[in-house]
Amino acid sequence: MMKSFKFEVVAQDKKARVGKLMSPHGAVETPAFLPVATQASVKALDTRDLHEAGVGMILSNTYHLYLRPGADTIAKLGGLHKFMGWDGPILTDSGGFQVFSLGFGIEHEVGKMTKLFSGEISGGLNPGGDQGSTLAVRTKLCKVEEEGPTFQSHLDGSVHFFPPEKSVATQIKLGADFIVALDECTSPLHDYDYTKVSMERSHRWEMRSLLAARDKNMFGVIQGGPFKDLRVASAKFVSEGDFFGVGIGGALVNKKIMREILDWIGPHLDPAKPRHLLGIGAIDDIFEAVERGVDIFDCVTPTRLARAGLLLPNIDVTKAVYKDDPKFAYLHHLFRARELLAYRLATIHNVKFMMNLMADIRQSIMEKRFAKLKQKWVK
RNA sequence: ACACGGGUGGCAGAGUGGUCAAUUGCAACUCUCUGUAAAAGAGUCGCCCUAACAGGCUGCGAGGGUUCGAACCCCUCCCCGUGUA
Repeated sequence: MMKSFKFEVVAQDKKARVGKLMSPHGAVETPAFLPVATQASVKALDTRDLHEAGVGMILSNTYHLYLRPGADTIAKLGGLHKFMGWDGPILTDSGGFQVFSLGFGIEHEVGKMTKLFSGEISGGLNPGGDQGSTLAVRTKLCKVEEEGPTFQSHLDGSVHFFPPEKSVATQIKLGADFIVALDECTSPLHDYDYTKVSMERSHRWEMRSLLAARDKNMFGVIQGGPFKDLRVASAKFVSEGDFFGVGIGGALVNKKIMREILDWIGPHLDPAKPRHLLGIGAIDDIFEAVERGVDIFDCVTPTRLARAGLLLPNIDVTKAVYKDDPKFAYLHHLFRARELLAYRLATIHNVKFMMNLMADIRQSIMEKRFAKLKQKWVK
């Protein structure tokens, strides 16, 4: 059978590279940014909006779609592409991030990035008085065991054992072009010992994921938190494993450590494999990562910020100064009035901004002037 | 003119003798968001002072009174709404 999944590097400017990622649903040029469509929807946009914004590929979520509407339902309806009317490539995340965000993340109210230094964490996990969060139930909805994670649905409380084999089977049912091995995303608050135990377990889960998927279109995920020896070990594991691509996940802690991690793992990555920095999408982070050889990004930030009225690169349209600004007055009004159109327009803007940015980045690499472009955007 | 009802912080609107510098909503302002439980969350919001706590000052239409103590009770005045002439 012909291999329709392929990645090739077509140009390089130092470590930064331009590549082509091919799938049965078309090719995508890298460095690429994937808008996140967790529940088979890039929030506020339809697929026509995505096309018009220049989106090539999107990321969707296995766990969320498994819970609702259910992978069988989507499979019966012809798969995720048909279901949501998207004909471009789709990458599904495994649910590994939810192992963290619905587990440890809920319990400690942290994300994979944090402003805390490891020495400060003991003082309390909720600095700044964050009592009133209605989202956080404060009971973790996921527990981790060797065989796999067990989730308690945030929708109806039902319990779901979600081992690697189930994640993979679900992703196959969804019909994703690229899939991700199940891992556990660790927290910046985890210490070396836990991070090591978790990483090794993730490696076992990833091997099982690989076995469950016969195709090679799977991304393994590098874990290891902020610890150099772990990151290097994990990089070798994933890069040498029989994965189609390399995912870089887990606790990146902060921008500086993220850069260090990329520097640590860089030499151990197979240059022929695409590298996806999971969940990263701030403009400066993208430049830093592309400079270190990352090819693919996904992040909720552009779409989430848009819904809060923040237009990339840096405008908060909800601020009163834009009330009479001919350029922003309408959007300002839509946000103030809570008109639904506000979310769509702002999201289109941010997604389009990201697409343009990535195109500029690719162009600059082709023309060997990436460093110069970076200078324009970073600091 | 008379009779009711009412005048509270930028606006709306609670409070009706002490726990009130005053509930709440809106507006305003600040911060946060990185593999989405997010059309989200946190905070400030009379003035002075403090990093903060504390403290001081002014304050519920105006003026006066009762009281240990008044946004709240009484009197006079001003203004607004409704009704009757």
